Amino acid sequence: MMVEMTSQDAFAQIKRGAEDVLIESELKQKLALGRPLRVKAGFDPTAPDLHLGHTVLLNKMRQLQDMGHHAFFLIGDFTGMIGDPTGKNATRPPLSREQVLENALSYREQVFKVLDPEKTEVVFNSSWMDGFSAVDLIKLAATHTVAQMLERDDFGKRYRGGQPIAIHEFVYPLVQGYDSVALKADIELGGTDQKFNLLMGRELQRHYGQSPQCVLTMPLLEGLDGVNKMSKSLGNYVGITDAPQDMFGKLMSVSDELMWRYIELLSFCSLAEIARWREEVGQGRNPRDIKVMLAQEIVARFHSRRAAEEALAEFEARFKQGLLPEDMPEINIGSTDGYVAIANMLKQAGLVASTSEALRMIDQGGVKFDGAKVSDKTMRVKAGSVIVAQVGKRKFARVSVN
RNA sequence: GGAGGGGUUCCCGAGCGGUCAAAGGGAUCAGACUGUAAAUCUGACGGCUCAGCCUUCGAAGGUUCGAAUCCUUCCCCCUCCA
Repeated sequence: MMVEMTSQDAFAQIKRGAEDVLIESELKQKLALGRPLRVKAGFDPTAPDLHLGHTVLLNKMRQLQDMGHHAFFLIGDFTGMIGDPTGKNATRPPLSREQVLENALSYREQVFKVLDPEKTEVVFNSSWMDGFSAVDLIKLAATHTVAQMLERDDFGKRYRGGQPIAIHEFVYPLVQGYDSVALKADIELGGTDQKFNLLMGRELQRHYGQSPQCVLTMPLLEGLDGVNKMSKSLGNYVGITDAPQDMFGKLMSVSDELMWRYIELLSFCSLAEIARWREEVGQGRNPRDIKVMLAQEIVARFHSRRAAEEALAEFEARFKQGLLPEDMPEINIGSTDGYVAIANMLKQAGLVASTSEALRMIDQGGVKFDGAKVSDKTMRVKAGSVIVAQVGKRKFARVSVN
């Protein structure tokens, strides 16, 4: 009875935030086995700079580890050389061996901020795929038909749209699926966009006489804009190596609405707690307070408790009380005939992108010297002065004119 | 191989030969307000030695007093047919 209760519990926790759990009944059975399950998640070795979006999946993995399960952090170095076409409407140039290995290294450095190293096995699929013979590959390929491949949304679209699909692209899902066979995976985690590939693992395991893995898909986290998925190229991300201040600030800039989504997918607090907060906010509690908690939790996770407190203190000082930041860049700039024009100084100090922008900022009342607003665009700064220059609320520099 | 439609400032997207540094939206930034770098409102949004000047509208030429708008060649995308 006791065992039954805990595995029920475990199931509810596992389901949290997940988009899909396939197949629920099988997962329950696996959980009831009472042994550590083999949890697999594959990572494409192209993007070594992890952001919070990636951690949604890692969090789930960590959760499973905390329940006593064993994680396989699979770096798809072999598949990386194929180039996963998922989500792309074109073939992708394959990575070189060197690039793949280099990226894999930086992965290792980052993921253990979330994962438990004791219960994580980092594996490379080249370690079994390199030994695959042509015959093996043909046998693998023979397990599926072209029609089955075309079921995958992006393949289907490209096929119907007359876009080329290279033969080797069909190999990608097959190999990814075979990885599950090689690892004897019980559960595989992936983004929603990976569903087809994850299900392929089930098919192949069955084909190779194993009990098929369960599939857990996690949603793609929206970026700071709340619209697009979080991605580095869109610049709407919070990197896990971001400085505490930035991390905190970025999280505070999330809209009150999006905040709940972040809490669900990024915070480790309990579902009951979240429900209580929602209620409190509904009754008039300032959502800011909740957001602060989230921001602190995240900063503490990737830096330290202390860093989180400092980030909060600094944030409040800066934005609530309008104080100057603790430390700011020190910049030395040169002058001509003993003076620098103000716009030029701001540009050289890196506070604005161009002198035109500097003049605009002055027009708009966004420039302060030592805390006092500057409105004279023709102002010149004498050599030898040291000024704390501020543009907007977030850009500061201590500028010395030589 | 044939027919047609395009390439405009970060993105999308308008743009009568002059009044276009180029509508509108998005993103971004600033200001106000606030509960925060939320929301909302206002404004800015090529560069510079900044009331003036310089460089932009796929590339290079040409016509014109004057071109993002017309002509020529080239490069690149897309759609339909074979």
